[in-house]
This record gives sequence, C-alpha cells and structure tokens, in this order.
Amino acid sequence: MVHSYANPLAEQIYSRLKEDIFEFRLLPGDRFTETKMAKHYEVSRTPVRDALYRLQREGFLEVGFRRGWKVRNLDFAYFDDLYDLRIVLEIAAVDRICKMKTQSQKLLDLKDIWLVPKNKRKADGREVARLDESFHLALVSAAANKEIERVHAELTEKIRIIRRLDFTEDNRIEATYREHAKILRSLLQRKFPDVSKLLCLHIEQSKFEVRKITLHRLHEAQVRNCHI
Amino acid sequence: MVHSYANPLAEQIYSRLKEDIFEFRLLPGDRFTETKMAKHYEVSRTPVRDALYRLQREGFLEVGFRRGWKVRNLDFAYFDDLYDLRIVLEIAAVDRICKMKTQSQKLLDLKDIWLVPKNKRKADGREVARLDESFHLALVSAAANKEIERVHAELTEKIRIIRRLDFTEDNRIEATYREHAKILRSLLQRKFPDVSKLLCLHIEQSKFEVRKITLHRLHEAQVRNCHI
DNA sequence: TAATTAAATCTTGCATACAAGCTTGGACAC
DNA sequence: GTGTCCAAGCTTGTATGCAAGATTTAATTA
Repeated sequence: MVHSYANPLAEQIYSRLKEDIFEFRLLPGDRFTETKMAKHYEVSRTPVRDALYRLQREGFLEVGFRRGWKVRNLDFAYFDDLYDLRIVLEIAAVDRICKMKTQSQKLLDLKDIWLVPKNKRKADGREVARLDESFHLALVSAAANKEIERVHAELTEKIRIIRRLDFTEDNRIEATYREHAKILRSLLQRKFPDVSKLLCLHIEQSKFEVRKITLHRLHEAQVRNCHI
Repeated sequence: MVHSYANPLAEQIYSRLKEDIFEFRLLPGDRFTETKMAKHYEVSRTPVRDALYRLQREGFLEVGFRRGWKVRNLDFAYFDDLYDLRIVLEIAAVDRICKMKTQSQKLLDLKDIWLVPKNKRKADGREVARLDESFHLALVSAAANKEIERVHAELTEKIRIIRRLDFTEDNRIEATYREHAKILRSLLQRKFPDVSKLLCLHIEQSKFEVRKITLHRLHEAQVRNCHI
C-alpha cells in the first residue's frame, strides 16, 4: 500500500491549476466551469473535478451547486488567522525542540544556509522565498510531531500565494537573513524565551509587509495577465 | 455562492461511511473495493469515489493505485501526535481568551452545563462524550481565530473514534465534570498559568485512559460485528 | 418603461463504459 | 517440491452520456 502513485492525471491537473492560481493567471474572483477547464487542459471532466474539489477543500476555490466555480477572493482576515496559527505552531515547535535531549540534524543543516557570510547569501527573490519556506518547515519538522508538521505544511501552502511577495524587495531579503540567523543561534542555544519572542516578531513583521505589498501586486497582475 | 448544498449523494455516502468506520462496522485493516461499496450503498461509483477520497485525505482510509481500499489501522503514535497538537491549539486558545478585553458569551454559556450540582449532571456516556467535545470546541471557538478553530475541529473528528471510549466508565465521566469545572472557573478568572496547566493535564489524562481502553474495545468489536 | 414569466441554455451531479495495469492462480520447467 | 512465467480476472483511472436544476434571455403584460 506504499508504492504506486495515485490518479496521475488528476494530480497533474491539481498542480497546474494551483500554479495558475499562484501565478495569478487565474485571478481571485474569476469564474469558470468544469467543461471549460477540461477543454483548456485537454482532459475529461473527471480528473478536473477531482482536482477542483481538492482545491476547494484546501480553500482556494468555491463551488456552487450547478452554478460553477470561482477562485476565492484574497481575504486578509483569513490570512491574518493563518499567520496567527503559524505563530502558534512554530512557537510550539521551538518549545518542543528546546526541551529535547539531543540536537536535531535538521537544525544543524540550517546553519550552512543561514549562518554564512554576506557574500554567500542568495539574492534572487524566488530562491529566498523558497529557502524561507524551507527554514520554517525545517523548524517544525525538527519538533518531531507529524501532525503539527502536516498542518503547518498545509498552512504554508495556503499563505504562499501572498508570502512570496515579501521577497520582492532587497531590504526584506536582508531582514530575513538577519532574523533567521538570530532565531537559529538562539534556538541552538535552547534559549526558549528568546527564540519565542524573535520568531513571533519575525512572523508578525512578515505578515505586515506582505499585507502592504499584496494589493499593489494583485492590481499589477490584473492589468498584465490574460485570463484563462 | 452561499446558498445551496453540494453533492447531496456524495455527502450522504461520506457520512454513512464515516459512521460505519466510527461504529467499527468497518474495522481497521478491512479491505474493500469501490464497486462493492457502490453496490452496498446502492449508488454508482462516482459519489462513492468522492466520499472515499475525502476520507482518504482526512486520514481514515488508504488507497493503492488499482489495488483497492483499506481502512487505516489504529496507530497510537498517530493519535499521540494528534493529542499533542490538540494541547497546543487549546492552550493557544485559552491564552488568547485570557488576553481578551470582554468575556465571550460562548464561555458563559458553558457554565450552565459544567458548573451545576451533581444531580443535574448527565450520566449517559454517549451524551457526555458529545458534551465533552462541545466543551473543547467552544473553548477554541471563543478564541476567535477561524483557522485555529477549523484545524481543531478536524482534529476533533479524527480522534473521536477513540475518544468516545473515555466515557464508558463512570469514574471517567465524574473526572471529566470535575476537571472541566476547574478549567472553566480558572478561565473565567483569566488565570492563564492555572488554566494552561489544568487543561494540559486534563488532555494528557484523557489520552492515557483512552489508550488503555481502545485495544480492549476494538477486540470486542472484532468478535461481535459482522463486516460489510 | 418596468416588472413578470416562460423558454432556452448552461452547469453540475450521478451513472456507466472502457482501458491500463495490478494481482492471483495455475501450468510448466527444473 | 520449488521457482518462474503467463494468462485471466480484478480494480481503479478516465471519458462520456444524461438528467436535475440554476441562470439567463427574451417575450409579454400592466
């Protein structure tokens, strides 16, 4: 029951749809039908439906009974709740880590990425965005609770659409390196109160910055892109 | 996009399947096929598939590529992780509640159920199990974060299958009333350190008791029930 | 002109047909 | 007796047909 991949086509459509949403090729508020999507991706309605319902459960889409599909609008109250949940989970993770007897290898590996001289830092926004996600996922993974990890990973997917925008300005990239370094150093010394405070501020700051940027970028995308 | 219920049949099959799993009519480890389930519920494979995949993503079932379905085995490491996540979320909830300016009505309503004289308490296990769930859901709901609430509600569904068993013994029902009363009183006085400690112990204790009972009950069910 | 209504169209929900590929059982070789 | 290989049968993945009901459009009436 371990080997074998399930629903190859449905999986593929799921990924492509999600990417279209993330890249703002499908814009918040856009309406469409299953038949149109099936035509667009050149498959039948069945795998499209599977993908759509999965994305609906994950909160990216809405569906009305015989009334078609709609990309969910960006809702800052929703993202605020997600960021607050993220703080809860990551603080819980570092709490658990600080109480552990042995240092997790996953944390030590992070040193090679975040505790490096300035000239070895990455400068590309997309890459730093990916590294930032990996950093926080690794923190939670090191806490050794699969369910916390799973929920945190799902949450990470949900905020990615706006979180990426935090790395489109150089000073934000620098701030990320600075703050991750401080968090990591404190964590390796197991100073829970310090880590806790630093992490909380770090996430709150990111939440704030992203909110500033998002509306602007969304408007850009609306002007630039051709809809599907 | 608000009115209208989606997929009536699929929804119904989902509920019936879940109930069959919860009531141990479908036992952990049981294998079955989509066609058999469709015959059993007298519908086509389509709504059955929708329900099955939903239950798979929720962690109740496993599916192999063209190899059939299987009810997931009870895994105590999994439930331990869920209980730990539950502690994290509920502690976070009471933390938020203690920091609020005004008292939530949802909490005040709980007084009528849990702060009552002994002769007004419920004695039926199933009913107390329901009330216990409502108590903890209400705590988290009062914390005013929809995403924490959603994750906690999903988690509640996942542990229900074994959590119910905690209320099959009278002394456990009494302990629940006693502990809920203490938690509620401390919470209404916003004594976070007290609530935090009481809640943590309460959930840990429940986790421990349930673990003791589950294997025994599961064995009983295996002997008693006819499989689907 | 505005409101109402009825028909046509659209969209999803469910049933079913077919195909790809996994599993199993038996024949066969050694 | 044991291991290998092939074929038949299952089981799911995908495509498609049809029906219920929601939406839209246009005609009709006040």
